[in-house]
Amino acid sequence: MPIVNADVAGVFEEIADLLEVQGANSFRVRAYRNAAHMLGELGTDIKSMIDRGADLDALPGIGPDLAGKICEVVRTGHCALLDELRTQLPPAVTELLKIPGIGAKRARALHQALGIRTLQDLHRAAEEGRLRTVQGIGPKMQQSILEATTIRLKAPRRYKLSLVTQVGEALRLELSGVPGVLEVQVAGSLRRQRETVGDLDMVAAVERDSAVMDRFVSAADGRHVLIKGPTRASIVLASGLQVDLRAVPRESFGAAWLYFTGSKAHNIALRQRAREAGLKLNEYGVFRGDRRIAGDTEASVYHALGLPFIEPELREQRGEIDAALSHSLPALVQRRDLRGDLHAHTRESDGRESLEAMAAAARARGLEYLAITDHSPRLALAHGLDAGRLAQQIDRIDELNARVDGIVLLKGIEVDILEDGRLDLVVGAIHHRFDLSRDKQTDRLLRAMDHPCFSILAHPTARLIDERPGCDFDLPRVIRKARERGCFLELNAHPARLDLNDVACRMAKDEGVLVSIASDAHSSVEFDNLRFGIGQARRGWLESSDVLNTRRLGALRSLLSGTMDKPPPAHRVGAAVNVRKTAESVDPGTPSR
DNA sequence: GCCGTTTTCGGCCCGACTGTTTTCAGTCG
Repeated sequence: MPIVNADVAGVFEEIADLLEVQGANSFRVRAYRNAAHMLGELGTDIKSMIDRGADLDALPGIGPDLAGKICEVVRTGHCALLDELRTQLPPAVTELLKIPGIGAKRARALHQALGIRTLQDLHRAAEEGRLRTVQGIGPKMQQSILEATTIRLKAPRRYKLSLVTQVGEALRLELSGVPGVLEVQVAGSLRRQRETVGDLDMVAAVERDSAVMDRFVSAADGRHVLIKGPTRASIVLASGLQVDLRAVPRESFGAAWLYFTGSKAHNIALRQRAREAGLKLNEYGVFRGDRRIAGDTEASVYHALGLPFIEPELREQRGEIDAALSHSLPALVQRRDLRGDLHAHTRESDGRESLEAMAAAARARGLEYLAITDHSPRLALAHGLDAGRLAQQIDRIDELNARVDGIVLLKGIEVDILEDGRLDLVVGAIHHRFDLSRDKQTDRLLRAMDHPCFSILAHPTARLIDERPGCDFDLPRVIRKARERGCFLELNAHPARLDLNDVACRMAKDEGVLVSIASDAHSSVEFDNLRFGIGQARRGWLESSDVLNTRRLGALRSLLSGTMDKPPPAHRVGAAVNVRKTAESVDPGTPSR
């Protein structure tokens, strides 16, 4: 397996954890964490940078030492420092750091005093009451560790955006009604629309003596209240999701909302900027000396720092502050920019509703067009359509288009990209053999995109968040291929997929490849998932003009037909006779005449 | 370990809460 950026980042994270437990210089630890974060965000493959002799020192936070370690990991798959650290401490102690209340010092104390090496060791020691023998751990701490390890050993560590969105909206509504509460908002990674959320952060603007904290902890059913003070509380819901609430005075709300939205890296950069200007930024405002000069709104904070407002999805320290300074921030795509959806299913394959119901639901959500893309026969599981059934569906779509106003249905199909690159037409997707080697997977996709009918690569990596890793392929090559062929990439808006992810979206944008934000709806309510696709697209800096389905129908048709004009390479013609027959019976470029 | 209109050393974001101390360390965000 070739080493990818995330592998090197993982090595650096583990080094940081182990160094921290050892009690190393905290700024040295931070250097490794910063480097890991930078690698995770980097849109360029680090191995290819090394291969072409690029200067790694030029990367932010990378000096001679870390540049050397990156090369070492990429070349050998190992890092001598990490190997050394692992002999000094059991590697699993890094797991202990994920338990609330346990940081580096306690992890070290637990290891030294009780020989605790793993989460299971910790859980057992807590059950047996042995933790209290460790200096600095009393009965409460022991109990909270017992509860945390119990949850940790069975509950998922991160939650899908859809679940946390629902919880956040419900709590927001609940707390907004409490007397003395002026405003409640969600913050943290949910607001930044990260694809998964570890815990839910909320911020409230309150008058003095508001009962907001009491109402908030009551949401935990009295079971798991981690902390509760006048301005801050943390609870654990039945789902295991931790929710943190901070309450601040009205005049500090913007600064607090900004602060608890993060990301941490963005906050640090803002604080550094404040310091350079002789100011101080904290969650209560921007201060010159003791005088507050901003903080009631987020915009006021940015303004005081000489910056325009930066959208939450951009706050990842991926160049947004430089872009703000040069007035080149993207005008991010919004849900209302979407005019249509280019990937949806009906009862004909594995969807749950009729053509009519899906059309009506799409129209009710303000969409002007909807591509019906049921599965092709290869996906027997999904009762895929053969040529005959597809022809019947096309007739029904024509009939419906003639009869119904307010929405136009486009005729498509979601075809399987076979292992050797054959496909039918329009929306191509991988549904099997996720485990091919990087070279074979890349070749498979490139050949599929050579097919004259190919329009959109659906859920490109085929990942399922927390369930199945994405296919390994050379994404930059696939994106360049899409540009050459005039094809498009999908950002599948299903919260379990969000595929392409944010970094990949930005790569597509940089290469000038349009992205289709599609619901992949299998029932009418799933059109509402488009919001999560929008969130991910905004994290990827996409503007309306970067998105395929913000186009009016006429413009969309020209773009789609553009994929049909290019002659396929000779070796692909006649690849599969049955497939070509299907292709002739559907015209994706002029779907409804 | 990185970085530099304070440039090769001395900084590196800052405040709240808890548990366990008996005045504060550790952790967290």
